[in-house]
Amino acid sequence: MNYWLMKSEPDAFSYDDLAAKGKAEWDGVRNHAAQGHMKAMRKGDLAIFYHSNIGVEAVGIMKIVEEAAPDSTDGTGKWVAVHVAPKEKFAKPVTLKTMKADPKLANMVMIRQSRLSVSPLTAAEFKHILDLSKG
DNA sequence: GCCAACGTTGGC
DNA sequence: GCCAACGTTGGC
Repeated sequence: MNYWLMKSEPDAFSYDDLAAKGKAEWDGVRNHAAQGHMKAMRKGDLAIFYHSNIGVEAVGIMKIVEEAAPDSTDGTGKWVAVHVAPKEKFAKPVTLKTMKADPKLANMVMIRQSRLSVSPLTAAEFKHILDLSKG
């Protein structure tokens, strides 16, 4: 089981949008490093949903329900997307500020490389963010 | 193949 | 709205 962090701007697609839909294609990723991470995802992996630009915080957990397949929004056939489903909305979102200030999260790929939209998390990082979301 | 210019992302 | 980081493009 692997753990991931995926970013979206909530005015384009938020955790609540995903919760309303039940299942969605995580499309539009046009960065090779992020694509590589999506290709490494396996069914049942868990990912933290992070709101960029607005909120700037981790808001919930989702589950990978379909592995990488051609991105339906891409005409070239070069890019892939995974399908995700909502798992759990955080009682208390975990802000970027909190994550940056936490020494246990200092090595998070997302913090070190802020522009990467899909990044891996260690099991320890994932669990720690979960703990923080409980207040 | 190098590197400068430019565009985009994302935090503040 | 600004700016830093970084990916991409294009001239050489």
